[in-house]
Amino acid sequence: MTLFSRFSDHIAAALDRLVASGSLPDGLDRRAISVEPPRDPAHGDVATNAAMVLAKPAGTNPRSLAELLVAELGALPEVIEASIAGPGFINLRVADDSWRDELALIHGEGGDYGRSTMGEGRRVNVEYVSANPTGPMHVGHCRGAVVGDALAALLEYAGHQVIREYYVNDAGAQVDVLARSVHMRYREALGEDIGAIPEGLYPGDYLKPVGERLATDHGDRFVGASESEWLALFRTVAVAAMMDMIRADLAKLGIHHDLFASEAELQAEGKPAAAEKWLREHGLVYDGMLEAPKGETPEDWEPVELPLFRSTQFGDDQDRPIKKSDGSWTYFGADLAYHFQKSQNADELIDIWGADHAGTVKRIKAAVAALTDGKTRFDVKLVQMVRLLKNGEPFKMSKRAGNFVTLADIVDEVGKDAVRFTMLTRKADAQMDFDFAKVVEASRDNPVWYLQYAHARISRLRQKAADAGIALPDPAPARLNDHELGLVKLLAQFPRMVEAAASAREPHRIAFYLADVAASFHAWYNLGNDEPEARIVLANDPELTATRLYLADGIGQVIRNGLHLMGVEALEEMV
RNA sequence: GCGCCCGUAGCUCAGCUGGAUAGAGCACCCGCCUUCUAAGCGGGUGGUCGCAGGUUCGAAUCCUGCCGGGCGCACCA
Repeated sequence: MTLFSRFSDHIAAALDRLVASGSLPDGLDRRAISVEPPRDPAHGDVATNAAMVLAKPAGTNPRSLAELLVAELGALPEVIEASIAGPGFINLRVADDSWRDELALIHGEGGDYGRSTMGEGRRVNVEYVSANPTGPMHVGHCRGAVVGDALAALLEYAGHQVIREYYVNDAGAQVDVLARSVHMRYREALGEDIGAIPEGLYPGDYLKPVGERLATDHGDRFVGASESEWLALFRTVAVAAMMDMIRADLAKLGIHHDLFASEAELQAEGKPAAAEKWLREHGLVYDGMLEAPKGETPEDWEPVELPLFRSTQFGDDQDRPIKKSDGSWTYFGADLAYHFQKSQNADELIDIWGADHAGTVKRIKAAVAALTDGKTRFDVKLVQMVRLLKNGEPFKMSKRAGNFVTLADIVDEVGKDAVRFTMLTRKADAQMDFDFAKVVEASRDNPVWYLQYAHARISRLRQKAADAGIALPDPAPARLNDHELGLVKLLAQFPRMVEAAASAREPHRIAFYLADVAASFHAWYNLGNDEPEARIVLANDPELTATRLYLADGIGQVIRNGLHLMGVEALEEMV
C-alpha cells in the first residue's frame, strides 16, 4: 500500500475512533477530505483538511476537531509531528523510514507502482477518433486520438475496465460521395482520361489503389452501369480500404481500438427505429415543426415537420430531428441509438470530440440521459484545435488540391513519442501550438526530450558503475540524505497523480508531473558537477553508490510507468 | 441574437474538482561551466489570477453581470 493511501486509512481510522468515543457523530460524509502534501514542505509531509470539512456538519469548530485528530494521528508510530495550522489544517511530519519504505515499494511493485483500484472494475467505454472513413487521418484527428488513447490507458491503470471504441460513419451521404470518387478512379484505372476530379468529390490520390483493385476484380462491367448497380459495392470496398488506411495511421501512433462500430450495421439492425419507438412510447419523440436556425435565418429556409426528440426537456436549446424529410436517419438519430447501444455494455461513457462539435453536446447528453434514465455517467471531452508551426512561424501546407498535413506526415516527421507527449502537454480544452522544430529539439525547453534524457541518464549510471568495476552491495537506504528523501517524496505522489488525473479525466496531468520529476532528477544529478562527493556513482563508496542507484532506479521506474500511460517509450540511451 | 470553451508573470502554460505566502519553462538580469560522455548548471527580478459584485472559516477555482478572444448555431457530419 502506498504511503498516501495508508494515511487516508490512518485518518479514516482516527475518525472512526472519535465516532466510537462519542466525540464525533456517525455517518458524516467524508468524501471531501483531502490527503495531500502541503504546498510548502516546511509545513510537513502530509496535510489534511478533515477538521475543516467535518467541523460544520459535526456541529463543532475546526480547531477543536483538529485537536482531537492531532491527538489520534500524533500517536501513530510513523508520525513524528502532528500540528494544527491556519484555519484548521492538520500537518503531519512522516518518519524518514516511511519514505524509505515507499522507495522499496516502488521497486517491489515495479510497473504496477501507481496502479489503482479506484475504478472498482467499472466498465468505461471511451469512444475516440471516429474520423469519417473518407480519407487518411489528418492533423485535426491527431490530438483527439492521443488524448482518447491516453485517457483509456489511464482509466485502465486506475482500475476501470475500458473499451476503446471507434464509431465508423459509413452510412451517410459522405460515403456515397466516397464511392462516386472511387468510381472515377476505377474508370481511370481502366484507361479512361477522367481529367480533374469534379468539385464535391474526394480528389486525393489515395483513392487510386482502390479504383485499381476494383478494376482488377470486376473489369469494366461498372463503367457505363447506372449508379444503383455499383454504389453499394463501391461504398463497401472503399470504406473497408479507408478503414485499413486509418487503422494503419493509428498504428503509427500506437493506437489500437477494441471495437469498430458501424453506423450502417447499426441501422441495418434497426437500432435507431427501436430507439425511436421507445422514445415515442415515453413521449420523448413527437412529430413537430422544426424551428428555424438561430441567428440569421437562411434564405431557403422552409418549415418542415419531422420526428423531433424532446432534448429541450434535458436542457438543450431546441428539439432535434432524428429523421430527415426523405425518411433517412439524421446523424443525431443514428448517434442516439449508437449511444444507447454503448450504454448497454458499459457503466460509463466518454466521447472525445473535436471542439467544432461543441454545439451538439447538449443534444447527445440529453439523449443519453433520456435513454438510460440518467443512470449512465456520460462525459464529452472536447479537444481544441492544434495550430501547426515551424520555428514559431505558421506551418504552410501544400497548396496542391487534396493534399493536407496527414497524421502519418507528422509522425514520420517527428516520431510517435514527440507527437504523443506534446499532444498531452496541454489541457484538452485549451488550444495548442505544435511546433515541428521545438518538439524534437534537444534542450531543456523540450519536455519530451528532457524526460527521455533523464531516463537515459539513469540507465547510463548503472552502466557506468558496471564499467568502473564497482561491486554493488545491497543499498543502504538509511544513507539517503534529505535532498534525496525529497525526491522520494516527489515519487510518492505518482499514485495520487494517477488517481487525480483519472477521476478528472485529464491525462495531461501525468505529463506535467513527469516533467517535474525529470527536472528534479536532473538537478540532483547536476549537484555532482560542483561537488564530486555528490555524484551518484562513487568509486570509493560502493555502498553509497548502490544506495543512490537504488533511488535513481526508483525515479526511472516512475518515469517509465508514467510514460507508459502516455504511450511514450522510455529510452535507454539518446540517439 | 443564443449556446459552449477560454482569459493566471513580457511570452507559452500549470495550478491536484474550494485550502495555507499563486507555480514552471522561455525571455531578461547576476554568477558558474571543457561535464558522472552529452546537447549546459545555480540564483534573481517579475502577478490587482480580465473587471465588478455574491456565496463562506477560506475563491484563480463555485454563482451572477459586464469586457475581451475562440468555436458553434439546418434535415451537414
